[in-house]
Amino acid sequence: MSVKIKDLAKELNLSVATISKALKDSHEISPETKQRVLELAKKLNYTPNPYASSLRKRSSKTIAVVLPEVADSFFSLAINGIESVAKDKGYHVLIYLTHESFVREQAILNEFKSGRVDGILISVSGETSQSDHIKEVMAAGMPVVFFDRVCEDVETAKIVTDDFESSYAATCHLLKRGCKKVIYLSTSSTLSINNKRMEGYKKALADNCIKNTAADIILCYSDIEGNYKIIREILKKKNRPDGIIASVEKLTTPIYLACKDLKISIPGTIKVVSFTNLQAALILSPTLTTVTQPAFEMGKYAATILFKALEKSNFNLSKENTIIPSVLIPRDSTAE
Amino acid sequence: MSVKIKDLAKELNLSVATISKALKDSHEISPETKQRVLELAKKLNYTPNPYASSLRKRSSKTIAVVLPEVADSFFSLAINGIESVAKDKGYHVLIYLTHESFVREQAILNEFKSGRVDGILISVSGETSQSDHIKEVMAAGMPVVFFDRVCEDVETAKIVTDDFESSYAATCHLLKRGCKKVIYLSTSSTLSINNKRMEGYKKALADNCIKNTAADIILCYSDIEGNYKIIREILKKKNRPDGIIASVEKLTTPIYLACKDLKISIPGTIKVVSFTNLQAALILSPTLTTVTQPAFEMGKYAATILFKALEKSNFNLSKENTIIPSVLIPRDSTAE
DNA sequence: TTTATTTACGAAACCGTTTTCGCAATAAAA
DNA sequence: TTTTATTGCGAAAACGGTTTCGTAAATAAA
Repeated sequence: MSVKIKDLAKELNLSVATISKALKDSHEISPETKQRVLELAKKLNYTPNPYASSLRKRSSKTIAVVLPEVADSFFSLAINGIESVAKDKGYHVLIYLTHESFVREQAILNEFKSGRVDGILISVSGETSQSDHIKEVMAAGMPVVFFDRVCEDVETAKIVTDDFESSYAATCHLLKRGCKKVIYLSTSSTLSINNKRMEGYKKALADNCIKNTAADIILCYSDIEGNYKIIREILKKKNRPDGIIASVEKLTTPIYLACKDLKISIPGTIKVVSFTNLQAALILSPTLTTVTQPAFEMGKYAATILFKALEKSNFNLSKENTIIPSVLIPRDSTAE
Repeated sequence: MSVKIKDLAKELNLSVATISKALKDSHEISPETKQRVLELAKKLNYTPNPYASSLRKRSSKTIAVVLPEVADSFFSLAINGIESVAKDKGYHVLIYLTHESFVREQAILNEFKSGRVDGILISVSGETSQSDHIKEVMAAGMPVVFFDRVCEDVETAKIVTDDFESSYAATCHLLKRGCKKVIYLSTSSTLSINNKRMEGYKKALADNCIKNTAADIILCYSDIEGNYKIIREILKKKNRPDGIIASVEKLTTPIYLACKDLKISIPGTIKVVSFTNLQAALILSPTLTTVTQPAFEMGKYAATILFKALEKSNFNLSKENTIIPSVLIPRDSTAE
C-alpha cells in the first residue's frame, strides 16, 4: 500500500540498490541521481519500512525504558529527560512498567534478547533482589544502563543520586532542628537505593550520638490506605516520634493526613522531610521540606550514556558510575 | 548470535517451515513434533526476531501513544491505563511527547505511515488547530483513537470526559457557595477540551444570571513563574475575583502561592476549584476542591477500543464516542 | 482392490531494506 | 597508446521469520 523503494526504482528507471544508496547519501551515487531520488521520495512521501531495515541492519533505533511505575513525579520527569535525548538521536522509546513485580521484570527483560531494542534503561522493581535476568541480556550483547534504582552486582553504567548523603543530610537537618526521635519510613527492604538511604539515616543518628533502635525503621506498603493506618498507629503512641523521614514520595500524603486527623502539629510536634519531586511541596501547609532528586537530569544523563554505548561499541559502560546530587530544600515542615 | 528457527530446524532435522508452524501451534503439525520443538525452543531460550515477523506479517504488535507531556498526573495515570491493557494483549507501547508543539506532532505522525505501529492513541498538542496530519495517517489505514484532547473534525473514536458538564458543575458550585465574580484560567485557546470547559463556565454564569465579561477568562502560559505573575496581578486589583476555576492542573500551585503571598484567604476571600488528579489535593491547606478526571479509565478504555479495531478490521471506530464523567469533589477550598 | 481424503511435512517465495560484489564507462597515469 | 583508477550503477544475496503450495505416506471410502 505505501510507497516502497521498488516503486521509486521503477519510476526512475534505476535499481533498488541505487535508490537505497541515494537515500543515504552514499558517495557511490552521482549528485544528479541523488537529487532525482530525493525529489521523487519527497513527492511520493516515501517513508522507509523500519522493520525491513531493522531486520537487515540488526539494529532497531529504539530503546526500552523499564520502570516500576509512572504515577510518581520522579519517573514522569525521568521519562521527559530520556525522551528529550532519544528524540535528538532519532531513536524511539518503548515503555514497560513492572508494577514493582520481579516476575514481570524478568518476563520483560527476557523479551529483549530478541533484538527488539538496541539498549535498555532500567530502574528495577522493589522486589528485585537478584539480577540474573539482567546479566543474561547483557551477556547477549545488549547495553544496559541503570538509573536511580540499580543492581549493585551488575557491572554496567549506573546513574544514581547521592542517596546516602542526602538521607544523612536530611536526618542531620531534623536533629539540628531539635528532633530527639526520628523515624524512617520506607516501602522496600531489598532496594539498594533504600538501603543507602537507611544507612545514611543510621549514620547520622550514630554521628549525633543517638542510639538507633530497630523500631525506628518502619516498612510501609504501596497502598495509601494501609500506610495511613500504619502511620496513624505510630503517631498515636505516647512515645511517638518528633521527626519523620519519608523515603518515598507516596508516603507524604498519609503522613500529612494522619497528622491532621490526630491534630498533631507540623512542625510544632513533629517535623517532616520527604523524598519527592512534587511541585505541590511549595503549597502544602506547612510547606514541605524535601529532598529533591534530579529526576530529569538523571533520565537525560542515563540516556546520554546509553547512546554513547550505542554509537561506539567499544564503549566501556562499567566505568560509568555517575552520582547526581539531590538537594535538601528546607521549608516550614522542619522549622523550629 | 541469538538462536534462530534455522538452528532449531537443524538440531531436530526438520524444516524451518515446520518449526515455525509448530511454534504457533498449527494443526498441520503432529503433537509429538510440536512437543519436541517446544522443548528445544525452551531449552535454547529461543526468542523470535520481532522485526522479521513484523516485516512478513505487516503488523508490529506495537502501538504508539502520543502525548503533549508526561509531567502531569493526568497523563501519568493515563499511561498506566494504556499499559495495563497493552500488556494483556501482548502489545508493546512506544511513547512520543509533543511538548505541546504542533510541528513536532506532525513529524511524529508522519513517521507512522511507515508501519512502525499498528495503531495510535493520541492526545493532541495545545497548538493543534488543524488535523490534516492525523487524517493522512488514517487514510493510510492506520486506526487512531483520541483521548482527552481530541480533534473534533476527525471521524474516529474519541474517549473524553464531560468537560462541559464538569466545568458547568464546578462553576455552579462556586456560585452556590456565594461567589459573585468567578474567573476562568486556561492555558490554550485552541484545544476543544478547553473550549468546552469554557463554554460550561459561561453557560453556568448565564444560567445564574451573571453577565459574563470577556475579562473573566484569562489565558495563562506554560511556565510557573509567568503564571504566578499573572495571577498575582489579578489578585492585587481591587475588583478582584472571589472565585477561580483552574482548568489545568499546573495552575494550582501559582494560585495557592499568590494567595499565600498576598495573604488572601482561601476560601474566605476567594474560593478555588481545580481540574487535577493530584493526590496532594487532600493535604493542601485548605484541601482543594477538584474536578477529578478518570485518567486511568480513559487511558484504559481508549486502549481497549483501539485493540478492538486492531482485532477486527471492519470495526467502525467513528461510532465510538465515549464520555467518561469527571467527578467534582468539594473540599475546603470552596467551603462557605 | 482402487480411489479419495487426510495427515504431516518440506521447498520456496515473500516481506522491504541493506550491502557486497561485479562490471561497464570514463578519467587519470604510464 | 596502453594500463590503472575511479565513478556510477545493478544483480543478487542476505536479514529471519511466515505462508502458500506441493507431495508422499497413511487412512478412509468406494
